Amino acid sequence: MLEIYNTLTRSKQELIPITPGKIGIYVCGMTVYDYCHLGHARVMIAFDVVVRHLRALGYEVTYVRNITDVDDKIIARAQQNTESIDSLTQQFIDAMHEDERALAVIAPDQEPRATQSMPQIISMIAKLIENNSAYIGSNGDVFYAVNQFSSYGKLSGKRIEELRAGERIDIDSAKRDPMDFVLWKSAKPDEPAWESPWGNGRPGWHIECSAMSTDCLGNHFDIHGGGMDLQFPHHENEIAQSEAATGETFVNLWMHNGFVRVDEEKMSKSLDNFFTVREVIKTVRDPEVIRFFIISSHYRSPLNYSQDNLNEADSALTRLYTALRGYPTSDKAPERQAGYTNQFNDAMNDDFNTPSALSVLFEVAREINRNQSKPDVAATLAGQLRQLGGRLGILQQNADQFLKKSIPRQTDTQTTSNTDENAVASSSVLSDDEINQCIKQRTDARNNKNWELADKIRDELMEQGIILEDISGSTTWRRG
RNA sequence: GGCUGCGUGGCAGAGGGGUUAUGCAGCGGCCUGCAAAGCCGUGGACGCCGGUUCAAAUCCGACCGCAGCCUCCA
Repeated sequence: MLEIYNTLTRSKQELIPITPGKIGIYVCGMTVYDYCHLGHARVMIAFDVVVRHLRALGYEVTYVRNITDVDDKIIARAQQNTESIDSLTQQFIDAMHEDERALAVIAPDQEPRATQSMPQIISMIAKLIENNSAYIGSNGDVFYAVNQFSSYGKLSGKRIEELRAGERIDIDSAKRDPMDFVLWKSAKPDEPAWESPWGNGRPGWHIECSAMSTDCLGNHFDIHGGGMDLQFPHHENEIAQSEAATGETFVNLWMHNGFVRVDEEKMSKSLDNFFTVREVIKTVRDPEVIRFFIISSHYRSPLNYSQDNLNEADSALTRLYTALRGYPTSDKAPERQAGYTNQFNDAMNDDFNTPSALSVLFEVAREINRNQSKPDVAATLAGQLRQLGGRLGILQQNADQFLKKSIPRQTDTQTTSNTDENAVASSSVLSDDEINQCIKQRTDARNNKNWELADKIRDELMEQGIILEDISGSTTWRRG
């Protein structure tokens, strides 16, 4: 039985599909005016893990993740770059897809874009105006009337009066109530605009998600997710809009992932403490290290980004790949040890407890290592380890190739924003051929019991980050 | 100020009323020419103060500390 923490009820609850056997899930995706940072990577990976597990349980999943491709920041950035909005957003959509592939994130089934969803958005706004949930303000913008929605605040635990009392809310005279939020913004000169019954303009941020999610998944669907910071006001407003427009319950389960932090602070654009996926990829031997790092903590916990923690992830992954080394990559071995799979499932069924699931992988790895003398048993276990790893999107590479990949020279990404020169400077690396030459010389020396020379060669390789291992009569190497 | 959530061993990170998390690092041993890898064994923990209980790191309350939201943000 799969239990998921529901922000709406602040408790774990069983997932009961609206349509038996099927799950519709919508995740708030990126606003594409810049490269994805680690926080975005966390959303992508967290929900990738969710979808993988739902599918492993046999659900037919429809996974929708939107792209916000028009908003104030996009417009500002395009003007600043003197390029069109389309070329700006296309560039960063492509970059996002690259990052996604690098992190082994399976693409969503649908990726609706705001600019391509105008009819749905306009029709939802029209419905809201029709039933008095929205009105046209004195400046021509269309606003949602929060006081018309009695359960406003049910997701975030906020009450309207308290919010009104807050000092931080700007008084916008066009609104009837400071809490009201914009559904349709009239276009200023030089701004992109779409025709609507309320004049040329563009949608507010919240309405696009209501329109796209219900368009793709129906008025009432199973799971809606996103980062914690979207809880209020974004998701609260989505509920208000959607339920007022359709008269139906919007979403059964709300999932929110925790932040990536830097020095115990939220990673964010405004604090300028963010690291892009592509720059962090340059600091690790393989992007899989980043993926492992992200799933090594629970999706709702804070995750502190540092090079040390990334290195730890590398060590842990190295242990798993070391256990897999020498066993075939594609192994459809039968699962002899149902116990491990059960443990793994139990962990994942408990609100996607990936750290606990990973601990099962380490148990399997130990069992493989224990059974080195029984190749059949070990190979079967290796197949199982690969299979379970696959359910988390890890351990699908050739183990030996992974272990031979070079680890970039450690740079302090905490204080210096990594430029290309910094990160790539590592690589005066020896070629495989050169390494094998050295190993051959060392083997000769060892055969002559010339330990001094043999150790000298090994030490020199070590200085280059090459670690030798003498395993059952032959010598292999890896980078560490 | 209001509302969330969190404080676990040297570090990372699960768990969660009585019984080993796991990984890295440490210590002892086995293996090895010596190493590395691996295996076996091992030390070390639940912010503080009260309460409930036969029993609390785990439940309840106060306190302290941290993060987040209340403004665009994954």
